[in-house]
Amino acid sequence: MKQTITGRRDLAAMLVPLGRALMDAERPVLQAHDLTMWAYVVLDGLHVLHGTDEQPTRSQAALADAIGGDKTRLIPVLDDLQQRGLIRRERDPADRRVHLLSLTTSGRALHDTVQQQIQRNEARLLGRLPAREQQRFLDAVRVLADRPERDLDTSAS
Amino acid sequence: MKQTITGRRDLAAMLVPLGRALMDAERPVLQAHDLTMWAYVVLDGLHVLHGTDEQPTRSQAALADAIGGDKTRLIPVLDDLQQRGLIRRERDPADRRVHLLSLTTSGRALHDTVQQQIQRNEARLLGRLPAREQQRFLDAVRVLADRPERDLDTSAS
DNA sequence: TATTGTTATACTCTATAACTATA
DNA sequence: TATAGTTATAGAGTATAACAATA
Repeated sequence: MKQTITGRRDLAAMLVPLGRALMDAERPVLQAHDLTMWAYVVLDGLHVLHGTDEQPTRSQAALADAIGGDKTRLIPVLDDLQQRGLIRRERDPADRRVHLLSLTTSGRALHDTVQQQIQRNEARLLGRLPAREQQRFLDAVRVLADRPERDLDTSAS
Repeated sequence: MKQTITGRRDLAAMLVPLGRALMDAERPVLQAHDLTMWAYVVLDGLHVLHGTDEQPTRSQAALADAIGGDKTRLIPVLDDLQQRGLIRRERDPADRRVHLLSLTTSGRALHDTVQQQIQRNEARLLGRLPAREQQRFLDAVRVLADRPERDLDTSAS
């Protein structure tokens, strides 16, 4: 008798390749605007962090942590973005060790343009789901993607 | 006036870190069974490919393609798994160039054990969603993860 | 001549450690 | 002494190219 797959597939085994495909789809879009993946992640990170309030992001380390990157890897990225006038990076007068980071007007504009194209591609993929399922799916992803380590940490089990 | 986030976040920006967190959660489980990530991906790949029929997988290249890996990177992994008696790797009599791959009994047993632990962790994360949303979410992921390139390919847009 | 599997090599990305300047 | 930022170095992971065996 042939064996049937009884259980579900691993969530990781489905999500990781899906994420990789999404990144592959982003690459040509970013390249068209001379942005590396990390450069866009920085722009988007600042966009998200600025979305709720107007205060600049305190410290590069905080940004690195927020976007899941490494503070040392970030530096050449920030150098490039600053030189191109896409971000502001100025010393905090209150603590001259830290750099305050924020998007410039053109930085925000570039981000929005790129994001529109990216999300247009993503929308095509999401089109596989019935319209009302799409929003439900996005909501679920938002819930699961919010600090997943909190529920995945195995050190306590 | 404060700016509010109008649109949604990028799907990639949520799924990629989520996938990374899922992999991080797998690592200690795999390590406890002396498996690398790619070793488990191979075991799982063979499990999935064997799930529907009993025929061994034809060629390592086909497996590499199925699991999204590189055929050259796979070889030391297959060497190890074969040496530990977890997979069978025999030349096809019909075409002595290709290797037929299949799980041994102990290979399948190890896979199932590891997968149970992995999915138990994943279930804890999925527990954030109401019970009936969980299945819906998994169904959506399955739909989206199936050859996503088909809808994400930007070369035609 | 083309294809499978293999090996060797080069490259990219990532992580670690050491240094400076401010506190 | 501790922290933010920076730089340099080492390591892991990945991709590319060349080779032997078989078709």
